[in-house]
Amino acid sequence: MAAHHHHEHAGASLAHAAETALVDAGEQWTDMRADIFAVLATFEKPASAYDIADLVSQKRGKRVAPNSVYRILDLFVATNLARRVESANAYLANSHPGCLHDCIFLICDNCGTATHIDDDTLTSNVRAAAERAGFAEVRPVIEVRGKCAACG
Amino acid sequence: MAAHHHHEHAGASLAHAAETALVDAGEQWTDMRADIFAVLATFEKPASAYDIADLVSQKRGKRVAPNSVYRILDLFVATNLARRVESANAYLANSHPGCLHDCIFLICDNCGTATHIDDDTLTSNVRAAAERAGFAEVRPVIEVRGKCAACG
DNA sequence: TTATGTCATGTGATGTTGTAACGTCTGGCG
DNA sequence: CGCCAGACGTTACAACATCACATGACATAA
Repeated sequence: MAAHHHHEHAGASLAHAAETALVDAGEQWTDMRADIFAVLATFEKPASAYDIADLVSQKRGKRVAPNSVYRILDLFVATNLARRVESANAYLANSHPGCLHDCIFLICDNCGTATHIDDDTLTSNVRAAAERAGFAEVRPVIEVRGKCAACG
Repeated sequence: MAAHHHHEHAGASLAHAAETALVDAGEQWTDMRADIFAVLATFEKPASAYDIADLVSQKRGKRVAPNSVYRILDLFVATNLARRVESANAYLANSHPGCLHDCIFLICDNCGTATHIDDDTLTSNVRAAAERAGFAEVRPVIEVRGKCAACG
């Protein structure tokens, strides 16, 4: 297994790392984006755009529409600040923005919490298999549904 | 790579294999189920429940509600006659029902067509990684988005 | 200072995907 | 026949996602 060093950020440190990554990508770190990232980062479970819209609305005392949230989530996904969990139609903050990986998500069918694994050997094997089949610009989606240790 | 023999069924042969598999699972092979399977099997791309509902409605000359289609698709997925493609919110017929696998789907972002790979070594590594993390009853979801050879 | 461009966000409508709740039909069986 | 169970129908609704266009905020050029 490839040895690989991350900072697993949390809290203010994570927000700061996100800001840095976004600015490095040539995008602005606005209040709205900061609020959405902050809300997203509080979730243990993948959060839907509507969940986020509700919480950000509360926080701001003003309705924030889901489509505004989607716009920003799309930006976050494109710049690797967040990930979309396809099997949950929902999003997770990336705990190490700026660090490019194919993540493997484990999502508990019972409690909904998600953890993630980085296993570059495994993911590069998946990439290689897809490329052997003639695919290019591949973007692996590797998720595992199941029952987590706590719900066992 | 594990050598492994399938019949890759098609057409009537596939429908027959599906019928056999469903009956073996203790379920009935009804007209509605046959129609839905037939329609699903004509698709190259993952088909949404609504796509299927439309086509089955035409075929029968009578509206079939998405609701009914979902029920049957869920049954098909449970009995391995079909697979859900999470990243497309859609379904594919399993071309070798009765044969249990963790499939890897390759879906072209451009033309939407899906192909599938069986690589038991790879999928069992994914399972193993999830189990090391304390997960049980795991169900891997391994899909790769990208650009297929034809669209290259 | 006004005009103009650009980017972020707001707003309302609409489209797509997925479920819940409950009713009806049919076939098997006492 | 009367009853039950499983398959399917029907209505309504919930959850997820996008489109089209308007507005606001800020920067720079005229």
